[in-house]
Amino acid sequence: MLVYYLRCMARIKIDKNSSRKEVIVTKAAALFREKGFKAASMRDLAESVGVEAASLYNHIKSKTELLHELCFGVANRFMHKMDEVEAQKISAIEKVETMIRFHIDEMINHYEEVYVSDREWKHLSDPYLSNFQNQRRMYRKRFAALIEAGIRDKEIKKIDAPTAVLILLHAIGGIESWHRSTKKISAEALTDNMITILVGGLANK
Amino acid sequence: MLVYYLRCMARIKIDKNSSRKEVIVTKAAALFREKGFKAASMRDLAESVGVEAASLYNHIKSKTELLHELCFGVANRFMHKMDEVEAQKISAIEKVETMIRFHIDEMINHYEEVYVSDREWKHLSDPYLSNFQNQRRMYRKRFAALIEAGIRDKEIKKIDAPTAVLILLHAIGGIESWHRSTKKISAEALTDNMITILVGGLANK
DNA sequence: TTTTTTTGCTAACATATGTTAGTATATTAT
DNA sequence: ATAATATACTAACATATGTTAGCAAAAAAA
Repeated sequence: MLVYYLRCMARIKIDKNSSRKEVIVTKAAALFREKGFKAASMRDLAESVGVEAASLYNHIKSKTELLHELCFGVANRFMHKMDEVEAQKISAIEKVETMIRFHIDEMINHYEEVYVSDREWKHLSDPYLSNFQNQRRMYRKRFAALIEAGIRDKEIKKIDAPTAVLILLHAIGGIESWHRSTKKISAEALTDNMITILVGGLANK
Repeated sequence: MLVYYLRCMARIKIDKNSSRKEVIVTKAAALFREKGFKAASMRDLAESVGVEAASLYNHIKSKTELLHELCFGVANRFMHKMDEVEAQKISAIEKVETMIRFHIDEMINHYEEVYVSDREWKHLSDPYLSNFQNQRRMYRKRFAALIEAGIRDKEIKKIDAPTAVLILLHAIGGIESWHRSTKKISAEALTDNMITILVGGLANK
């Protein structure tokens, strides 16, 4: 039997365990990271997925929905880790270090999503926007509480905890550049360096 | 004499020492910071300036030119400070601390411009884009050299200098949130806290 | 095979946006 | 006062963009 394929439709390739929607969300993360949410067009995204722009709407509701998925996916992971760490029976400074390591790990292994969630959440629209901002505020409060506990226990220097949280979170967000760097040190070396610098600065001598 | 103003044209208000173009650039900084370069429209900017969109083009060449002005204005200030500090006869760690203090000061007093230069430079177009990226790379190299000198002199812990630079710069960039915070600590307290955390973590004991 | 569902395509719409042309009105210089 | 310059306005254009409608084709279910 001889079959001539005169024309053939593109198709979003999927492997088991990931729906077509998930493929789109992942590609969107990379694109939003590269160009920014506003500058990345649905036509760009479609090209990166290998399909026409209109076809995307068989799988997603809107461009903004993509941002929702990314932002809240990341936010939830951090929230759950915080739940877990708070419940652990370890010292305050160990909790802080655990969270820092988690942040670094997330930044290394889920770089695009974390980066987008961090820098592009502004473009969410209400009620998602307020929701996200609240979650973010909550998270920082809980992180600051860990540090304050450490200060009470004299494991951590007497510093302004909210300021420390900002420094920590943004310092880690900076791995962005490491990720694109050509002669990059290993992930372990990077993590150790960061812990040395950040916790070394926090620890009381 | 009785004068009826049936209609009157808006006019960009200027005070001595600042041209109309400078007023526009300043307003653009605030707007780009708030909404991002791509999301901020020329009509938004016009409204914020108090004039119609087309009128802006009597003073500026294009939207991108506004970004040029902001990005290179900031970049030049940092470069000049680096020149100055490198030439000073003080210890390496003192140079690092001086630069950190300068960064914090810039972030506090020229918040909008610095923030925009930091986050929106992606939207520059060549040849400005490459130019800016080169300047940025250069700056980081010089900053890392300060830290490496400190390591050689045993004033600073043995850490990966480029990583340390990333951490420092991004940690300071995080004051963004402090700036919008309601119950903010004073600028001096903030600076001291940051130095304590950052340099305390760098200093060898 | 036949039917149903999923997925993709083309075409188009509505809107937003950067920018220019041409003109009117202030301001400054003569 | 008159001329010249600077500045603003209205109108419009060209393009980019998110999204929908309607139909074709592929895959899955019957």
